[in-house]
Amino acid sequence: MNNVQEESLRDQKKFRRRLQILEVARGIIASKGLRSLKVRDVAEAVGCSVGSVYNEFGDFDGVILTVNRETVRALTVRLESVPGEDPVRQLYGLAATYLDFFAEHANLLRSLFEHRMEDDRPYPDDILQMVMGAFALMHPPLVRLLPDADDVKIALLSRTLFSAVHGIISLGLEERMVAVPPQMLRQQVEQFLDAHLAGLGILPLQ
Amino acid sequence: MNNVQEESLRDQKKFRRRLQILEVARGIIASKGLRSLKVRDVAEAVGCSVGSVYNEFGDFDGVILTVNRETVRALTVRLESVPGEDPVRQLYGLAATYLDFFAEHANLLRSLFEHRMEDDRPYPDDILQMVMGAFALMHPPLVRLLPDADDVKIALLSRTLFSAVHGIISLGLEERMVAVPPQMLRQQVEQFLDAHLAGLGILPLQ
DNA sequence: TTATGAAATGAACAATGTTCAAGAAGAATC
DNA sequence: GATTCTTCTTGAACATTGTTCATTTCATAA
Repeated sequence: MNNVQEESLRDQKKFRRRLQILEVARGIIASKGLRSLKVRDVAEAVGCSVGSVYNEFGDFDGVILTVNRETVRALTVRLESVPGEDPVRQLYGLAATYLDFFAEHANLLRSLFEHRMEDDRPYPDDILQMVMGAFALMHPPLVRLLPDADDVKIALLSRTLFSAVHGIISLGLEERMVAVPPQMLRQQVEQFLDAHLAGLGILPLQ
Repeated sequence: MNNVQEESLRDQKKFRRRLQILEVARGIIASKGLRSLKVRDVAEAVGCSVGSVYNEFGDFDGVILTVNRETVRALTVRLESVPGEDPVRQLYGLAATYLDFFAEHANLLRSLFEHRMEDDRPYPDDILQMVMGAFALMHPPLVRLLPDADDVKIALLSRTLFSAVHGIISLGLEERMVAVPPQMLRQQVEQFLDAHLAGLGILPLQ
C-alpha cells in the first residue's frame, strides 16, 4: 500500500464528473437563478443520469450547498486580496470589493443567502462559519483604527458594519426593488462609510 | 340598479373564502416558512378545492404576493405609527419598530424579500412601490435634521440608511447565520445609529 | 319554477425531486 | 487472462406538488 493518494481510474472519473456537475449547476444558478436549477437539466448537460447526481451529492440540496460553499470561498479569497497597509483604505476596499463581487455574481450570492433547506434540516455549519469569517474581515483594520476599544465590541462592530454594507448592496442590486445604477451604488456605499467612520471618530482618507 | 355596492350572497361567500385562504397561507408561511406552503394544504385547511384557490388568485404566486402585499402594508402602518415630534427619536423609533416587526414576523418578511417569481415574470410594481415607500419613511425626519441638504441626496440617504438597518436586522435574525440575541441586536442597531448620525453631524439623544 | 351563467370541483396532467433493482464497469484474486 | 467481487451507473418508476379544464353545483334572473 502506497501512502500516496491512490488515484484509481474510477476515482478520476468520479472526480471529473463531480466537477462537471458543479460547473453546470453553478452556470445555471448564475445565469438563470436558483429557481431554474433542475436535476434533469444538470444531468443532461453533464451527460449522466439523474441517479449519478444523487449518488455524488446525496440530494439536490447537496449540489446547491456545494456551489454555495465555493461561492463563499471565492468571495473570501477576493476579500482577502484587499491590500491591508492602510486600515481606512482597507475598509473602503472591502466594501468596494464586496460590491464588485456581488454585482458580478448576484445570483450566486442570492443562492448563498436565500436558499432554505428542505424540511427543517440545519444549514451546514462550515458554510455559516465561512460567511461569518468573511464578515469578520473588517475586524483587523478596525482594531488598528480603534486601539482602545474592547475586542469583543470590535468583533460586533465588524459584523454590524459588514451587515449594513451587505444590506445596502443586496437591496441596491435587487433590480426589481430599486434599480440603483451601479456607479451610483458605489458612491452610495462610499458615502455610507464616510459618515459611519466619521461617527466612530475615524479620520477619512486624505 | 342601486349604486350601493351589491353584496350578493355569492360575492359574500367568495370574499369570505378569499380571506380564509389568505389567513391560512399567511399562517403557514409565518410558522413554517414559504417553502412549506402547498396549495393542497391551504385548500384542505380552508375546506375547498385546489381549483378554487386558482379561481381566486390565478396561480400560486398570486396567493404569495397577496400575503406579501399585506405584510408590507402592515409594516408600513406600524412604521407610520412611530411618533414624529423629535426627528432623532423618530429615526431610532423607525429602526426599533422595524426590528420588532421583523422579529415578530421573520418568515413573512423573508417571503417578501426572498420570493422569486416563476419564470421571469416581473415582481408586481405596487408591492415594490410600497416597500420603497416604507424605506422612505426616514426621509421626513432626515429633512428636518439636515435642512441644508439637497432633497435628492436625502432621499438617497434615507434609502441607504434603511437598507443598512435592514441588513443588520435580517442577518442578525438569521438564526442559522449569526444567532444574535434579540436584546443584543437592539443594542447593536442603536449603536449603529449612534455612530452614523454622529457622522452625519446629527446630535444624539440627550 | 325554470333557465342561465358564474363559480366550485377534483380528477387528470405536467414538472420535478427521489428511490432502487438491475446492469455495467473497474478492481481484486487466482 | 479469466473469474469473482465491489462499486458505480442507469433510468424507469414513484412521490410530491403546481396547474388545467370538463363537469357539476348553485345563486340569480326571468
